[in-house]
Amino acid sequence: MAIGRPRKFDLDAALDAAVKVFWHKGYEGTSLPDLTAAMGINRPSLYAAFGNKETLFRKAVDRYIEGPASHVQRALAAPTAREVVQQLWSGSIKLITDSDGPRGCFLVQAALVCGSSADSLRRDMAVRRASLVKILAQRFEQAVAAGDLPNHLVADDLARYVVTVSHGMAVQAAGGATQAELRRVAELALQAWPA
Amino acid sequence: MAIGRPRKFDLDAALDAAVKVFWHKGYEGTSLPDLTAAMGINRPSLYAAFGNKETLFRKAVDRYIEGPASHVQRALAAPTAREVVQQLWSGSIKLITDSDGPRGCFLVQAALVCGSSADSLRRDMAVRRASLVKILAQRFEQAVAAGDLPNHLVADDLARYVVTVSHGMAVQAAGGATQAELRRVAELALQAWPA
DNA sequence: TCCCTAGTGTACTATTTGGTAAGAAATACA
DNA sequence: TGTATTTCTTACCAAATAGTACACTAGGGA
Repeated sequence: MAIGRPRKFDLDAALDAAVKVFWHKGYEGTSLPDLTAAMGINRPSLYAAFGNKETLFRKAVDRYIEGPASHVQRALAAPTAREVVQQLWSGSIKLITDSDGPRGCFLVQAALVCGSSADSLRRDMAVRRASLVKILAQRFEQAVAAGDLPNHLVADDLARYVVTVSHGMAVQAAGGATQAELRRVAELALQAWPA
Repeated sequence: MAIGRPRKFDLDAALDAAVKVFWHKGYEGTSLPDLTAAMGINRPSLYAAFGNKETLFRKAVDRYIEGPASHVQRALAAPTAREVVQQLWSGSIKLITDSDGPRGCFLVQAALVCGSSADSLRRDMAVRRASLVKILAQRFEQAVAAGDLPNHLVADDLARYVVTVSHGMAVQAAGGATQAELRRVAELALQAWPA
């Protein structure tokens, strides 16, 4: 088994705590005391377990995607493209307005802009956001092939629209928009759905 | 006239430079050396002319709204609600993808989240974003009264939808989306327009 | 029982942060 | 020319930042 003094804290629980802090305050707005306080560990333990602030952030991103934001993957499995989007939006709305977690979307707000020293992180987040567009576009192409969406439709454009609404709602949520308000936005946004 | 040693730099030009830095790196990502370098002045001059980092940021916000983002006010004057939105979106797309300025929207990205010390700034930005929803809703109510929009329509909801798309596009732009891509998004988003 | 290993806790470091004191310099006015 | 007033420049400060050295401690294996 494990040799040496056993770790006194739970890795996943600590990472979850870090996710929440970064999500709430952003990468640059989060200090190490913020992190250690929330994670319930001291600095050297943090460095031993997670590397440094940047690598901890990267692990937090992964955990966010696999945990709180896992509804995205589930939504992709919906039978029709329209249902994919409905599930994506309703899941996102729940996530970004949930009183258990910080308001807004981690991927949108944790490093949307930053000083030069964190620029690679910023680009990384942009790539991750862009990958949602890609994956949705693929799903829509499938749907076109299946006759579920009209032939003339450009999957890329529709995907970008869907993600744009999603991220726009995240900004709204970060600013205090309510779940009901966002549901009405989503309802309206769905009016643009191709016939 | 002015008594004492004359100021060696132009206030407005310096403020414009500060706007760009905050817009590009965000409030917390911007350091005083970043500012003084971009503004071409040294620190005490900055403090004498603009107060401190926070008040400089607030002045930068005002200047952004009156300058680069002045298309919003102009759009409101369009004859129909639909044209208001078209002008708003096309103007925003130009602004947030313009190669002259930083990508994205100052109001969205400069202080979307932050550490506790800048929280009042964060709230302020949220209020400013929300005021766009309000002002658009008023414009749409006018439009309903004028028969330009259907009676059953909830102006608040439509306004929030329009702003959501706008801010979503800003996030896209910050991540590198092109002007052409965003124009197609706007076109799609307009399909949701009430008949 | 006694090491060996890994984790914890305290205290430290170098650097960067926002902010300022104090004197030199440039102009208007008497 | 001299003085009052404002700005500029250099140098500094205290606090906060991310990151680490080192001694101590808790458990597993022989």
